[in-house]
Amino acid sequence: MQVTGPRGTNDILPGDVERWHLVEERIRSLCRIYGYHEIRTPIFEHTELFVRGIGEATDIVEKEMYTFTDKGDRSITLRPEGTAPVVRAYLEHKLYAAGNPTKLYYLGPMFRYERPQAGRYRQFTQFGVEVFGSRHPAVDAEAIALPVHLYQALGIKDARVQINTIGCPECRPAYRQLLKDSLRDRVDQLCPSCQRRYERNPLRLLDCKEESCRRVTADVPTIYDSLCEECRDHFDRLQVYLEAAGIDFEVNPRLVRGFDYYTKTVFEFSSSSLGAQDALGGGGRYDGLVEEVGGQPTPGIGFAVGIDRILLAMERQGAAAPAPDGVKVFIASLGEAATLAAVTLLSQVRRAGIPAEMDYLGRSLKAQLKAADKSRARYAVIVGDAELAKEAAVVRNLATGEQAEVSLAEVTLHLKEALK
RNA sequence: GUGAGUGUAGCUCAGUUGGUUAGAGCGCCAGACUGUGGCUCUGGAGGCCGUGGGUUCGAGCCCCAUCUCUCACCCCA
Repeated sequence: MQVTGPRGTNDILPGDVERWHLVEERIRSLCRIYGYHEIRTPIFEHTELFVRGIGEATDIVEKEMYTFTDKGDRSITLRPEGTAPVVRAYLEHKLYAAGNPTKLYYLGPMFRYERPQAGRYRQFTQFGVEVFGSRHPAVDAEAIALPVHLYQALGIKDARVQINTIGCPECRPAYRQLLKDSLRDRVDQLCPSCQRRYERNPLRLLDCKEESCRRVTADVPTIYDSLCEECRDHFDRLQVYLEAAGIDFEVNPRLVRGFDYYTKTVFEFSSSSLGAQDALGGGGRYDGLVEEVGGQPTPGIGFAVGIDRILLAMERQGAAAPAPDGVKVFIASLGEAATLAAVTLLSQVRRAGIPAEMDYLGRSLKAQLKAADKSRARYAVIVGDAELAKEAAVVRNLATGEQAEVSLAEVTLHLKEALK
């Protein structure tokens, strides 16, 4: 059998790639507006980075990483997310030396070994930002506003914004205990995975989608009464700032995210047009991560959005695909002498900055014009023996059918004028 | 990793209760004045019917396995 691409990967073909360009351009433009600088980190890292950064007990580290041993006997992992590598680079290159806050963004492929389904692939593309060095809640508001702005700019109308706080090492342990205590005599009513969560990560019980679990946990206390003063204040101010920035949001006390490194603010963006995997993006604050990866204690916050899912949401909401770039001029020639002249003309026209094409298949004039039409060229330049004898070429307007004879020396200038 | 569905020309799909050389539309190529496109007409190329086994006189149709894709679970972007 023919070799196919590995499972869960996609080829982005001409005709689709224009959508990607559109999204990428919007992203870069917004990052400029919001004052973020791009950082490009390697696609693979030492496995240890992710184990320490994301957390040993997370699904990603436990079962979703593309990990292999290289020829130097190092354990290497294809990056499953962007935050840990950016933190690593931030420390390695001492970017903090330039002064706080440091605002970075990245855009590129991530890898997770999962069963593919709608909007979920083994290689997928994320855009994310990270801000280091500020614990101010206005930064949290910015990290929520930027993706919202992006969705709006791309015409995704149903992007939903949910926020929550999961406290900090000061106050979270007490809440964890409170949560466990309140469920102690009902553990057996939870689904099997929630029974595991009860021991390992009780906060995750809150966002289980099982109807039965939802019922069991319906009357459980929220974290809000357990927050320390700092976390309480942070969350309150975040909401004030979001309102000030004109961002619509919902507070969801059950929103908990999958990475161990989050503290205080967590948030998620979703779209109902996506299907079961409805997350467009998400993020949160990670005030302990930098230290975990080996740096000085440094607050941080960031988000990641899935480009594949943005594209999916755009398509499902009927966004038109941008037209592929076409050529402007097609040069048709008949015979070897004319082909020689065509090569010269083509070179001149292109150097004048006009996208141009010629026939490389030795086709009949008729077929060449047909090809010109298909390439959506606006003008055809026709060179044959008759024209050559007069040192000229026929320039034909393909929309109107009008054509004129122009001397070879003036074809480029003529086209430049005509295309204005 | 678990479950369900799916797989016939480049694309979208037909293919009757298993029966001879597997079809259509679109696309592609060519011709309809041996130098003029878009429309129309005519013709042509292009499928070991996902792959490997099996049942049968005979399999695109039935059975098994395997892979792909799709959808869902888990989890997430």
